[in-house]
Amino acid sequence: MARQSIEDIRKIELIDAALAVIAEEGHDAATTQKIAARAGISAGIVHHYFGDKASLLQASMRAIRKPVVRAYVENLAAQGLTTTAGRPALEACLEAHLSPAILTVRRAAAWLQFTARVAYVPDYARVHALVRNRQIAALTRAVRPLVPHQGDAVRMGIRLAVALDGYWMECATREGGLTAKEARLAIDALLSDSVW
Amino acid sequence: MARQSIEDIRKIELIDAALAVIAEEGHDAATTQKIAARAGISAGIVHHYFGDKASLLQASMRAIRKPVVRAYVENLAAQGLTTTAGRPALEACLEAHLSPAILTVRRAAAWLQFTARVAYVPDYARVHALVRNRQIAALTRAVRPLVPHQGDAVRMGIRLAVALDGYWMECATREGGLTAKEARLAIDALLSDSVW
DNA sequence: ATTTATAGATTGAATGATCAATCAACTTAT
DNA sequence: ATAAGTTGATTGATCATTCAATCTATAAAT
Repeated sequence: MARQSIEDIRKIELIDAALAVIAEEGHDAATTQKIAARAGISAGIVHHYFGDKASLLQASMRAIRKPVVRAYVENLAAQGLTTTAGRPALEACLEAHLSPAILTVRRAAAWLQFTARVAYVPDYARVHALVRNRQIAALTRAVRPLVPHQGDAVRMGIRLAVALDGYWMECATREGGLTAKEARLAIDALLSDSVW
Repeated sequence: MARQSIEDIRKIELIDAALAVIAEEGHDAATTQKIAARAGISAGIVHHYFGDKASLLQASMRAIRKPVVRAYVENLAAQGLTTTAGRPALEACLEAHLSPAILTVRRAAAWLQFTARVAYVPDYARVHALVRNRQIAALTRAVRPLVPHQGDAVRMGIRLAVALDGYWMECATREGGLTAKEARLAIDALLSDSVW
């Protein structure tokens, strides 16, 4: 790992601070002043490294999903999987979205702040579309060998993605209202083959 | 129906305008100026009838769910139901949440704007908690005769509520991405008894 | 080793824009 | 004539962004 430049360090500090403020006080309350103060630096730094506030926020949105993708890859590796199709890969993907280490209130709350603005902020729409397409693709790929008809795979991929979204949102809105176990049970119900 | 006073008329006009602006441009962009202009009246009216902007917005949030409750009641009546327990009542409730007449992009988008702020705006949290509790209660009541164990009813009620939320959010975020039919299929999968 | 030069990093005050809320004046209806 | 309804300019607060000034670190030169 190459040594981090000051610029890289500051950017990461600002992104972390932005996500903390957004999760705790909401996107509306996340002023550059508050974010910079949270990072322990001056407000001017935001514009020195990111140009404007919007760039910092977009980078922050992107940062939220990195741990999910990383967990998916790690879960695959931990099971020694070389394929992303089939039930074990599906497990790896679901676990990457729902395990308590990943699905924290802070992460879910911050993600909800961004997704709620997708229809109005093109920057956010781009990130969201990218994330959504990859997520549905991964779920569809995993599910394909498990469904009797080809066309069902995409449908089930989308269905799972919507369910995962619902649980992320629930996690952001009602602290401690739902356990990861319950979420897994509900999703297993979706996968029940009695409906095909 | 008693004749509406000017006050009632203006309040409704302002609520409609607020929901239109919020759905089209987002909660952040919904200034009193824009809302009043949309309603075709002066900005000062907002404070004359609602006191402040926050009251108008809270009233608008409450207004979103009224058609859902009304549809539920109407659906029950249309089937001549006198009980809110059992499969037909469950149908009535699900249909009230997912029929194209109710689940419009505009309604879903506006609702998402408010729910995303529930953790930060106590006014919104109160409305949300009320709606959520009644929704889960209705679903639980309907589902109770259908599940083998008592404890499963509440769990399934919550599960259905989360799924409905997921589809409302999907409707707000991806225009035309999902049909009401698909949503119903996914929810029926949740109800499959193979998982109990 | 010390000094100097230079680029990068950082600060915080100033600017201009936006917005909610107020209110005095004006209009309409009864 | 009285009350209710309505307007829009004004006020004060908040915020993103800019920028001139200051500080720090590194490397070249003496």
